[in-house]
Amino acid sequence: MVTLPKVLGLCTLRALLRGTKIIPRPALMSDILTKRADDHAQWYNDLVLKADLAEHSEVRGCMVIKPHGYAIWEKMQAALDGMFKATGHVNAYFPLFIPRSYFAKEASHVEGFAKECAVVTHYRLKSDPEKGIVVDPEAKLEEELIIRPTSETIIWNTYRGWVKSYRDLPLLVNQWANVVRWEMRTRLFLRTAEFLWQEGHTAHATKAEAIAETERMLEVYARFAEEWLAMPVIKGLKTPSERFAGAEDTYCIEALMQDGKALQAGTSHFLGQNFAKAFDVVFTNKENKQEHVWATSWGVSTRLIGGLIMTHSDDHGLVLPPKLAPTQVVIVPIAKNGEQLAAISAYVEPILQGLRARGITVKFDDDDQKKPGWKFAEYEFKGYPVRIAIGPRDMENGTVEVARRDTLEKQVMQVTDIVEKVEHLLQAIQDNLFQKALAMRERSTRVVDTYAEFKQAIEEGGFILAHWDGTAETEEKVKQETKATIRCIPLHGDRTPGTCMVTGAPSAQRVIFARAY
RNA sequence: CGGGGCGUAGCGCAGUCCGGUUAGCGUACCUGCUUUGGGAGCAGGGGGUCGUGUGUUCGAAUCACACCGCCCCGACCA
Repeated sequence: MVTLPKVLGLCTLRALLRGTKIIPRPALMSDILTKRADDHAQWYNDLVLKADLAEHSEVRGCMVIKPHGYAIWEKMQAALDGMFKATGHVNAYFPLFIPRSYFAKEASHVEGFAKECAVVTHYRLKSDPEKGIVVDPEAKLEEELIIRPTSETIIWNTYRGWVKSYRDLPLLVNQWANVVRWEMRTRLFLRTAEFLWQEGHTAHATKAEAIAETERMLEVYARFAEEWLAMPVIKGLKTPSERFAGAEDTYCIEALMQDGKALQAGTSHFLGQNFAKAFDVVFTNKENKQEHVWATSWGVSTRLIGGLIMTHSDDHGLVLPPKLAPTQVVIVPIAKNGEQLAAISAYVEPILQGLRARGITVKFDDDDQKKPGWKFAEYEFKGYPVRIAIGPRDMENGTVEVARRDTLEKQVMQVTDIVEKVEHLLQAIQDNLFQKALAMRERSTRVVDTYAEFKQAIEEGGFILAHWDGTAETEEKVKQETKATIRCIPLHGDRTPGTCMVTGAPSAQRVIFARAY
């Protein structure tokens, strides 16, 4: 720190400094992207913006999902939708607006969502000499409309008309939709005021069948997370305080992000007969008796994109698992002139055809406006899993240069069986990403027995397996004192009883604590 | 809603403290030539209601007041 006589003042100082030549720095993405280790939140933000996944809209709390980000969502939708169809579900669409009175019908549901609802109160605007355009006070709705934060109420109000007999059951319906939750603080993909999701809503004749459905869809989510996102998850049950408003039981998949914080990646709810009773949805059973139906609901959202980013990406930018990458392979020609480019195009053509024939998405970037180095950096930053470079040297030698995004390794390969090699490489990348994420989670999962150990462990992040006495009081105390919550009561793994780390009272099994997104 | 930060060219910023050339730099963009195996070089060029409004002043990006918006931290939550 240089100290200067005060009389000089800042202006003078700056004037003196103006003579200093500022060395221009190239605007490299690797410079723009904050390092994960320096500031994980900033890294995440930079990455989402610079990789063109999304941007902040000028509407508070809302984002614009840009084509590269939306393409990932489309891949997720396609995969999930296929899995839903394979389990017998069909798609439908319900209104965005929910009459206020519907919410009043299920007490715990309204209590859970009341604080974050956007409400439509008027249906007309009129011009105003001063403000341009204003809400017409004459056009007030008799009953306000809630913008759906979730659709249970309007769906169950509708189901009343759909269900009469046990023969109408089960009803297995999903909808792809947007929902609005007026969040105080938002983060791109992880928590925005409006987000995209799917919500499945099913109706069943028996409790057992509804519980089986809840568990089946949890299984679908877990498989999707692990096989497609390459994101290992733990299946579990939420504690009563973390339960969905209106559910009897909430099942969840929990993932661990690279910074040691947990992310709830999907939920599946057993709703009991709560909504059937609130909306009077009854059916006649085989014994000609009236019964309320049993319900489930389950959903995953664009939040998964946030999870995907925080599971795999690095200081060089986005890393995408091949199965969700909008484009899996990019081919960059290295040409000095038009003739070379034409020759390379001919050399590339059979590779393109071969890859496409195997269902691999590939882009041949023959744009001569941008240099190869620029393209390398760009595709690396945007997470293309495999990049192939082909230049004059390769054409002489019958080779191509193959670079994989997950390890950043480059290798020169013979062109002869390149299609098979790339296909295997994509699978290897998919597997490697999952294994790396799994290893990270295992490194970051600890078993602790005392509250003192716990307090220390929680500072280091990760999943912590500890005994809990099952009371909301203890759960709340831990939350207040450490900011950690019970992510779930795992369904699998070690389920031996013990004693609560806080109170010493009996505990049925260890539960997973973590700080969470 | 509390605390902090920010708003100047498409993007990133300087200039604001202490009002005063034609508002500047990097990058991006356009034109030309040379280049092309990890974000090319040189030369020339275009692009601005300085977030909005009101006020102070001979004069405002700069000072005052009000408002709008975004980001970060906290309480709430997927």
